[in-house]
Amino acid sequence: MTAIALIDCNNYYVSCERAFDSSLVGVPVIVASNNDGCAIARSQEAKALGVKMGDPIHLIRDRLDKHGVRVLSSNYTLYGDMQRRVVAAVEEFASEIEIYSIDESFVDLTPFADRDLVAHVNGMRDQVRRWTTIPTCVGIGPTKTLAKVANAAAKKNPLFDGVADLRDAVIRGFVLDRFPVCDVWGVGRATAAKLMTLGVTTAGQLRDMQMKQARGVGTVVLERLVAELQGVAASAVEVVEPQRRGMAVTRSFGLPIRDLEQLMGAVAQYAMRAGEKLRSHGLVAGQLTVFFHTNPHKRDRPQHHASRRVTLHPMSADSLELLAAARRGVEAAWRDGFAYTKAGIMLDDLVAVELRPRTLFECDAERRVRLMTALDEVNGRFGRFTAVPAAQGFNRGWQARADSRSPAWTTRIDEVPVVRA
DNA sequence: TCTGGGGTCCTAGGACCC
DNA sequence: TCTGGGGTCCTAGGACCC
Repeated sequence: MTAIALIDCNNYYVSCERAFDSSLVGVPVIVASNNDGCAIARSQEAKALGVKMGDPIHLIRDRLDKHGVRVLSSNYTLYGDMQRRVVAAVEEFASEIEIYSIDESFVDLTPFADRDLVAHVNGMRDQVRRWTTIPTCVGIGPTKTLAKVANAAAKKNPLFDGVADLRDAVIRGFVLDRFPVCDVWGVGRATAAKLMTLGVTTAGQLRDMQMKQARGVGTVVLERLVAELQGVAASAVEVVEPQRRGMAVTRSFGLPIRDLEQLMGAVAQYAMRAGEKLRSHGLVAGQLTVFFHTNPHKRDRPQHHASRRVTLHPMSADSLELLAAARRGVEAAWRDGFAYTKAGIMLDDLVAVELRPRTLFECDAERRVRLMTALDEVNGRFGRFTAVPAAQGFNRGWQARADSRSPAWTTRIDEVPVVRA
């Protein structure tokens, strides 16, 4: 019988922060999104205080202060490096791993299905704990969707003690009948509302829906989901990472921008970062979209959403070419008199650099590749933004805020924690 | 009054995920 | 004053073809 496990780190970003700062243990902690805008990770204590995922921090400031909630800026360098360590620990217990997100992996345990799987995954959880200090929960089921349900049950219901195994049909039925349909993986707001009008409120009811009806309510996506809830796999554990389709670098500004040159500065920085990201994946892009817009939350203020798409030919991963394309887009779309709060670069039509179509006019290409390599080496060694184009400007008031970011504990030699005897 | 029957490709937008 | 960033997949509809 197929056995798929989903291992998920508890309160992941907070757990990463706690690994290096014991003063965060046992107190309410939240990690803020970029620009210190929203709460995107909460400790159990913070959840108990009613802090919701995505709550704007400035709207709950009073409550945070009253209860002494620690608010940290996000530190993705740390979370990314910790993920690598978590995956390494999991790998000792299974070869087939699909890294689903920064804090979740699917693991195919079918080859071990004759063993006591609960004991097996508890060994895995212990290993992750020992190597990283991070607590996890595991759900086991015959399909990925059921493993997801199992994982949520393991987290919510203390009865499971961190591991829920839904391979047994009776236990599975018991859990599904009590599981809100809106919490099922793949059921969002819109679908949940439609299901509600049909009287479908639990995962058990969704499982029992007619396929035809499921397709009508949703699309093939919902149809597959029903099959998965019935125990029929519609999606396999994907060990190899699929070819990326798009890539983006977008940021909200620390302060609104009203001036074209300032916007160019921000866009220049994002274009440079986008190029770096492309090269690190060995890709080139065929399309670049640049956008910028005003604050959509302030409906009483004048709004402007601007976006321009530029074709890149030849296809490119050259930051300076991306920058030039982005500048053209911004110039074409710029309108005076607005307070812009966010901008971004999106890249599409991605192709591995060795598979890109050649053109007749690449005489300079070798030198440009060497220039980009040198740029990446300098910025890799001496820190991001060591070498930047003048277009990024010197007055960068728009740079996002991050008032309380933890050190790069594990990735910068001058920031590793020091233990004193 | 009558006005074919297929295809393909592309894009925009919706819905969803963490 | 202060509201994240980065992805995927699917469908409908238009443009175009024979």
